[in-house]
Amino acid sequence: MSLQKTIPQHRRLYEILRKHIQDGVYKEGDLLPSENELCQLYGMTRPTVRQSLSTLANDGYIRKHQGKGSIVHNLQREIGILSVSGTTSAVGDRNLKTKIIVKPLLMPWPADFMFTLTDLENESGCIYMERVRLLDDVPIFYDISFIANLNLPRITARQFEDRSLFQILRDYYRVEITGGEQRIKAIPATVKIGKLLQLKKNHPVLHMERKLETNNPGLFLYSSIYCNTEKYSIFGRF
Amino acid sequence: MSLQKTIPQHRRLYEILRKHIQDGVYKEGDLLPSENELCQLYGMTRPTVRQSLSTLANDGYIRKHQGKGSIVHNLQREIGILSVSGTTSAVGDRNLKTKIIVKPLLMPWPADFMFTLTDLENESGCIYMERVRLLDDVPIFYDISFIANLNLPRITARQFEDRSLFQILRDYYRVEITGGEQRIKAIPATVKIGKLLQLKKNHPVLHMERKLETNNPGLFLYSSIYCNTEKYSIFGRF
DNA sequence: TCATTTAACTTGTAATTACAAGTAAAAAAT
DNA sequence: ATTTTTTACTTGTAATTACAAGTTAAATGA
Repeated sequence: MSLQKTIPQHRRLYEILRKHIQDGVYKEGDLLPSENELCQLYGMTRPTVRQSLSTLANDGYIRKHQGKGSIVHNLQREIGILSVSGTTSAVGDRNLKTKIIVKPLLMPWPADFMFTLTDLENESGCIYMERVRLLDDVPIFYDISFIANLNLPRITARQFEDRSLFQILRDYYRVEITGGEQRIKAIPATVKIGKLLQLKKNHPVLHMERKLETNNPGLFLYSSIYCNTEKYSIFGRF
Repeated sequence: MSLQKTIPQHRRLYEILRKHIQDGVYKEGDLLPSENELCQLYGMTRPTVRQSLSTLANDGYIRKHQGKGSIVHNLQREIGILSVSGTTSAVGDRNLKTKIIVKPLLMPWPADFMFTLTDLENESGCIYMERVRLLDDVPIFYDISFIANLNLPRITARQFEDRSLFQILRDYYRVEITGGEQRIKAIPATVKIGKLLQLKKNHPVLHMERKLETNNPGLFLYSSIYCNTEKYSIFGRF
C-alpha cells in the first residue's frame, strides 16, 4: 500500500510555501506573492491558490489582509505548546542540544499508561525513549516518548541526536502531526527529575502529558515532558 | 462606525452550526447534515457551505471524513489552554464559582507590564480586576485581568459574578477571541498566592501569562493566571 | 446463507466567472 | 507643497460546473 498516490495541487503549493518560509526565503513580515501571481507561477487557479494560503494562515505561517496581501508570520512555534521563549533573549536552534537517556527500544506499554490505548496499539507494543534537551548547556526538557509500533520500520535504528523526533517521522515515514491534546501541571521535582534537570528536590517543575494525532489514522505520539521553567517559559500560540 | 455591515453567508452558517453544537442540538459523535442538505436548508451553494464547515473543522468543532460526513467533535475546550480536566471525573460548569477579589476598576497600566503595549493602549489606561475561580469550593484559578479601555462603555459596572469575562465581552460588545499567545511556567507559590489558592508557601503553582487577540483590531485581553494543579490539570487541544 | 458487486450516497479537488471591499500609490486638483 | 481624487492593485465573497475518491448499504450473484 503506497502512502500517497497523487498530491493535490493546493497541498503541493502549501508545502512549497511552508518550506520557503521555514528556510527563510520569505522572512517574517515579508509580503508573499499575490494570489494572482501565485496562480501564474504555479499554474493553478485562484480557488486552488486560496486553499493553500488558507491552510497556511490556519497553521499560523501567514496572516492575510484584505487589500494588502499575505504577510509571513513565522513566529517561534511548533505544535501546540512547545517552543521555548527565553525571557532574556530570543533563542535560536543553534544552542539546542539533545542528550539520549534511554535509546529507542521496543517494549510493552506501561501498565497504567497516562492515556487510554486502542487494542491495536496495545497489541503492537511501543517504542520507548528518554531524552534530555539542553539550551545553552542547561537542561530544559526531560522527555519520555512513547510511539505505537505501527508501520515504522527500523525506527529504533535511527539517529535521534540532532534531528527531532518529529523531523524523523516526517522525513522517513511521512508522518505529520495534525493535532493533539495535553494536560499540564505544576509539580514538585522528584529526585530523579531534579537530577536530570539540575534542580533541587521539590523545586516546581512543569509537567506535560501529551497525545499527538497524526495523518496516519490510529498512530499517535505520546510524551511525558518535564520542564525546567526557571529561566525559560513555555511559549504557545493559538 | 458600525461593527459589522453585512455578515457573509459562510460566517452566518458557521455561527448557526457552532451554536447548535454548543447548545447540544448536535451532540458529540453526531453526523451533521450533508453539504448538499445544508445547501438546500440555508439556500447556499456548496463552496459557501464548505467554507463554513472548513472553519468549523479548523476550530475543532467537527471532523470531516471523506465519503462519510462531518462529525461533531465538541470536546471540552475553550480558547487555547483553559478547560480544566479533573483527573477523577468530568467537570460540569455547575460546580464552578467565581469570587471577585478586586472589582473591575480603571487604572493606568503597570509600569513593567508582562507584554509590550501599543501607544494607543498605554494612553487609554486599563480595566483591572482580580478573581478567584473555585471548583467544588476549592480555589483553582487566581486570575488577574487587564483590558485596554477601548470601546467598552460601562464595562466596570457589569456583573462579573456568574458570567465569564469572555461571555460579557461577546454578548455586550461583540468582541470575539480570535487567537493569542501565552507563556507558561511552574513557580513556587508566594504567600499571597498560597493564601488565595489554599496552598502552602513554595508549593508548585502553574503560572500563565496570556495575551488574547480579538476581532476588534487593537483590542487585546491580558491575564496573569495562577493555577492550583493539585487535583486538576490544565487541559488543551490544538 | 454468504460473499461480491453495484449503486447511491458522502466529501475532495479544481477550473471558471463575477463582483465587492480594502489598500496604497499615482495622478489631479487646490 | 499639500490635499484630494482616482486608479490599480490586493484579498473576500459567491455561484456554477465537473469529476474524483471514499463510504455505506442495497442489490445481485453464487
